[in-house]
Amino acid sequence: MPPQISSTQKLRYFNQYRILKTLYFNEPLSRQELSRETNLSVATITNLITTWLDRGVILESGTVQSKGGRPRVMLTLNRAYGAFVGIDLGETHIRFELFDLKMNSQQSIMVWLTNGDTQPTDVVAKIVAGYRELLQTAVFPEEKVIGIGIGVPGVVEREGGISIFAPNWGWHNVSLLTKLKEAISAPIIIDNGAKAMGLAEMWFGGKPNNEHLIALLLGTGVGTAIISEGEIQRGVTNSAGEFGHTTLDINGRSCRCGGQGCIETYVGAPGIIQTLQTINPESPLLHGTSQLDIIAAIATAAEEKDETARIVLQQTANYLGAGIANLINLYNPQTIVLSGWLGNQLGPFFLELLPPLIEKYALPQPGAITHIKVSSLGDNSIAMGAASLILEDFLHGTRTSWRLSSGVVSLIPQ
Amino acid sequence: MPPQISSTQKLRYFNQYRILKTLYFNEPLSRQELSRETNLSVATITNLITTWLDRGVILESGTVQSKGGRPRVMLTLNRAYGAFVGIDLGETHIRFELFDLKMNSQQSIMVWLTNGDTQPTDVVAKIVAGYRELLQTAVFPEEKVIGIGIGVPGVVEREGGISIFAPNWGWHNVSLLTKLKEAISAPIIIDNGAKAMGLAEMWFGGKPNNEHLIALLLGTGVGTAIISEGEIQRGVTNSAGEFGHTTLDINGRSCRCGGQGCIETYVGAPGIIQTLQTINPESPLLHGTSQLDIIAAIATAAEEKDETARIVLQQTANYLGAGIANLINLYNPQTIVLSGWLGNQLGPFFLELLPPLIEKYALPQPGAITHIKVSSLGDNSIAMGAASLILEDFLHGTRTSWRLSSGVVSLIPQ
DNA sequence: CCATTTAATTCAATACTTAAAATAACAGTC
DNA sequence: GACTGTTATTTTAAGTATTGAATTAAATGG
Repeated sequence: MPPQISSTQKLRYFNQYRILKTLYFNEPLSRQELSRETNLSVATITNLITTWLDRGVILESGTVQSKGGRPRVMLTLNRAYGAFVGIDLGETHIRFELFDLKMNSQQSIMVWLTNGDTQPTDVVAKIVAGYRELLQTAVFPEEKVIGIGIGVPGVVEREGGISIFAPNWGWHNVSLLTKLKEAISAPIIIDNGAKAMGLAEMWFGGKPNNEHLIALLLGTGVGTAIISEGEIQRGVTNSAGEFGHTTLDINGRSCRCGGQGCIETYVGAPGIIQTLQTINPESPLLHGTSQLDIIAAIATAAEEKDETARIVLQQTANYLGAGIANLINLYNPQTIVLSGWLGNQLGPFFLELLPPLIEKYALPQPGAITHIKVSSLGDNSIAMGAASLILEDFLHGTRTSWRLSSGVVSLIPQ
Repeated sequence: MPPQISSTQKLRYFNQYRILKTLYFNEPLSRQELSRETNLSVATITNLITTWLDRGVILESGTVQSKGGRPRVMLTLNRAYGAFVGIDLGETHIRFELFDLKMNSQQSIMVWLTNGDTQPTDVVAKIVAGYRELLQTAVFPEEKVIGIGIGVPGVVEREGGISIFAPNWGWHNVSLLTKLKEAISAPIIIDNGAKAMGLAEMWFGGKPNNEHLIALLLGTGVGTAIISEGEIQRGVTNSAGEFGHTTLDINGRSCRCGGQGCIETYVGAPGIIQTLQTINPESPLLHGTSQLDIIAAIATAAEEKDETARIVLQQTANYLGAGIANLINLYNPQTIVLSGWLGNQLGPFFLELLPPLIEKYALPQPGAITHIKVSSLGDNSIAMGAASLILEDFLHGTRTSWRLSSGVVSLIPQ
């Protein structure tokens, strides 16, 4: 008789993954504790985890002392079972990161992109080469790579052709996934970098499973991940969350997206620099050659109570505060995380300046409960997020996720 | 042996309700068709629907002619099985509506509130009296009322005390539900009126199960329901979706919420009237005594190509367009519905003016796919939405929904 | 060593879905 | 009007799930 593919089987499958996910974020747990957490009977736990034990995904890691009675056997994840690769594809760099099963970084490589080598073929070649190099020095052999997640600075669409608009590159309808699959056999998931980072923030950014979270990726642009009830908000065509291009001042600065007064034009690095120029065109803070230099100079000056820097930050915080208040009013989140190279540097100053602004612009009730903080994940948060795209599938048993069958990449301003 | 309450039972329960919901939105269907829609076997369909047939929730409504072969028996909902009551509690009126199982209005009552009788006790008394009156004239006896949904102009919180801020009333920490339960035995669900209306728009506003939808309730304030993947977005404390108080012009008009340049100050009725006053303080359009009069006058004048009215609408549409663009960029929805007394009147004009503004302010890709329309549900959309809160529980088998155990009402500006 | 206690496994009972077989209900044809 | 072909529905039996209860395992403490 042919095997029955039915819903009671799906129930078992689903319960197996529920156990895995519970253990992942709460290990170590005994069978009894797992039973309590999942509301499944101990008998079922024993039954279902044999799969994971047999495959070596989880381990029995010793017993715990008891005062009378058989000691509990603690179950933990086998962090050596497999690895996740996270790739942060930025406009100026590619960062490769290899993580163990518990998302501890094992190996890291940074590659810089120059203006000359940003054709799709070049980038694909660099990704493949970087991936190979990453594995060469790593403790994990390639067959242990569960999957590769790639975070890109744009919108990844489910189906075909997309118009592209990137500051530096000029890609059009490029299916990164197809090209990469020719060279790499491991499963690949491509998604927006900010969305990926949001996953990392939810799972590894502090209190785990913070299910109403908004992560802001502040840099040249303003990327955003909005997580509601534990799910990244994608909308109909996976382009939801473009907070950077929401209008804050309808009569304000014009934006590269065609709109006016987008939050990006005030809070993105070029916007902040423009604010500085308006306040004092002669400011020595402007001497730096790159955005990074100038922002760093502002941060240093602010540390030393420089008046100009203070005003710049105050004015920027005003826009950021109003923008965050909009998010609070719309999403009523638990937590808002500031991240990205700019967010990491200026975040501490913003945290001081924001409270009165939130109080002014946000409604009292949701405003009072929202907690704003700076990311604790550091510079590899996007790579970790990209790897988390794979982890997500790994913990849900959804290798058939639509993102796997997609891979057409579009870069729009962010 | 005591009955086992386990997950395979839940599976059956869940499948029963999945069948019910599928039938609700796709009736009439035969058992075979239901099998195809739900991916359950025909045997299971036969098995599971006996519950609904026995209880009289669904009916076998005759066979369909076949060309050779046993004819299909079509299954339909028994619209006389029970009734839903929807109550639209506004600041100036209470609207009671009795619906059959398929949400066809059977009976309707309108009660006006004067300034003198807006104490909690008064309002509760009016609700109870109105409910009784509604039933007296109705074809459904009270025991057939499945539940009562109430839409209120504010935030309904899960737990206790809430500060209140209402233009007309001055309630504080009023548990409407507790008071109503003393007089009414049917289950009651209370929620924000705009959120409730969003449910009605999703299910009855056109293409059924439009799962990425935003409904704007335009009136004195701007209420909003945001539906993503078929679920109303609530956030952590059920206050998500306060679009009316998001900033559009950070240097703009000050708002009763304490913010500046909230979209409500331009698109709400008082905001539009203010715009008219700014353009022409002497305008005869301002002669009306109430908001409703003036807005109606603007609509009539615009119909007759009046220049002042045209400018007012153009300026208002500019703010509305930027606001809607923000929603598009953030939520990437399929559909945006304009509703509410003001939305119904001025909506047709906005529809003409909006496209170029969306193109200007929204990102191209999500902007192009979003469909904007005026509600087709008319004046009882909030009452229908309130009733839909009960329908939601009815179709999901979730009588234990948190909203049932709640009922503390807070009125914040909207 | 034994009583006690707690953890984990085994077992038997119960429940659910479903493929296949049986039955039902038609249209059309000889 | 019986028979055939066809499609719909129900019945049956098989396969698989979860779980309470019973059993076994592994400790502590006197």
